[in-house]
Amino acid sequence: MAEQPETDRRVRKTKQRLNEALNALMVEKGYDKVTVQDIINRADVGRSTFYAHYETKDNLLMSKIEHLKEDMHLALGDAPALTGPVIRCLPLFSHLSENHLIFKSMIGSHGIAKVSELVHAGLLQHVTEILERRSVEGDRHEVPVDVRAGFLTGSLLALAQWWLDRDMPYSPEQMDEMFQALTASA
Amino acid sequence: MAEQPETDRRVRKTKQRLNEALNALMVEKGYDKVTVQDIINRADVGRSTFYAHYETKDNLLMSKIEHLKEDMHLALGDAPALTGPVIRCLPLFSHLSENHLIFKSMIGSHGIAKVSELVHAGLLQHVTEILERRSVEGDRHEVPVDVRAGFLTGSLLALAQWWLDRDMPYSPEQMDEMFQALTASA
DNA sequence: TACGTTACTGAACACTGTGTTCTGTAACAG
DNA sequence: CTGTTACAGAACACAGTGTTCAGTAACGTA
Repeated sequence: MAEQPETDRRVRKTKQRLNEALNALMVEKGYDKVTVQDIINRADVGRSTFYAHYETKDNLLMSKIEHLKEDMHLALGDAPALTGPVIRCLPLFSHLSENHLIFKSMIGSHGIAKVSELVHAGLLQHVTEILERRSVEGDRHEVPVDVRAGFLTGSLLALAQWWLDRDMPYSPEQMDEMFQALTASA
Repeated sequence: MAEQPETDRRVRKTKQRLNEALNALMVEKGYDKVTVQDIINRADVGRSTFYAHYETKDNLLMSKIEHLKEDMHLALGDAPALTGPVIRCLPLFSHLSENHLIFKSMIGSHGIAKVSELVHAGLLQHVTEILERRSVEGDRHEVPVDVRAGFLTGSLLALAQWWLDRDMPYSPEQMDEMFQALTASA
């Protein structure tokens, strides 16, 4: 949201146009099939201008979703809960629902690999923290913390993708409830 | 395993060399970074010869793992069990362990997308069958079958990838046990 | 408003990789 | 032995990437 001032108006305009162009093209034909040429045509921006701002197409995508991690931290809450569900995933499902066109355009693409790595890593760290804290508080479990963390993180994201692939046949609230029920023994 | 006769000896040799070359290159530099040029150089095969047999690089990969689904069905057992664990995942973890070099070379690549779609779809169908059969047999569960199937399939594959990414820190037997424990409420 | 600075355009260029086509040659099955 | 088929190798058109550079326009500041 809050970009740095970016003194020059021209720079702001150019970056905005490139972002909007990528956005539209992603939804139209999927991230993978969008070329740099497409982007600069759509944005009506010179080739050299693109490369003056971004090294690659992936780079542009990254800058677009840079603040995703911050959003996520805010959504998950910075103070890991000691009781109740390990992950409050309602915010995740809601966010996916709101931006589902963009996220669907990344599915199966090379781009999502980087994005979901980012999300995955952040989520994994969060879950691990909670589980470790609970573990020292006396919460015994037959399965080691690292496996549980990997499992919870992975299955949440897998379920999220399942949900998106099928065009969200349940509400975010339902998905949240069901995820909690399914992972009750984890 | 059992290819069709393939009358001409030259054809067999060429295909075999291409397969071996892809195999070696995948392990060396990862599927994504392997080019058709690399493959034909390594295989010492003419460019036109490659395209006489395969349309693309992905095509060659697909033909290589065509029999994966059959293997999987055999491993999972054709008769879905009515009691006990929904998925016997020991065969999966064992198979991954045996071929981990190949599988690791596909991680994060575009190639794996197709491969894991294949595996995912097959596994999902298998799990759905079992759950549906158990459901009519009176096995009540608060979460709908489609969500449970998506969850189980997705989390198994997610856990498998977690395990491969970390160079298999537990034995296949341990992974199997832990997966059963974690999904006890699903 | 005038100034020096900075960003943008547009075209040219080298480069990598893909996929096709063709001719002559060698290996093949029967 | 003979007709058929696969192969090598080179040439080609094509698409996309990323760089460079000279000329031009917009910018922030004083």
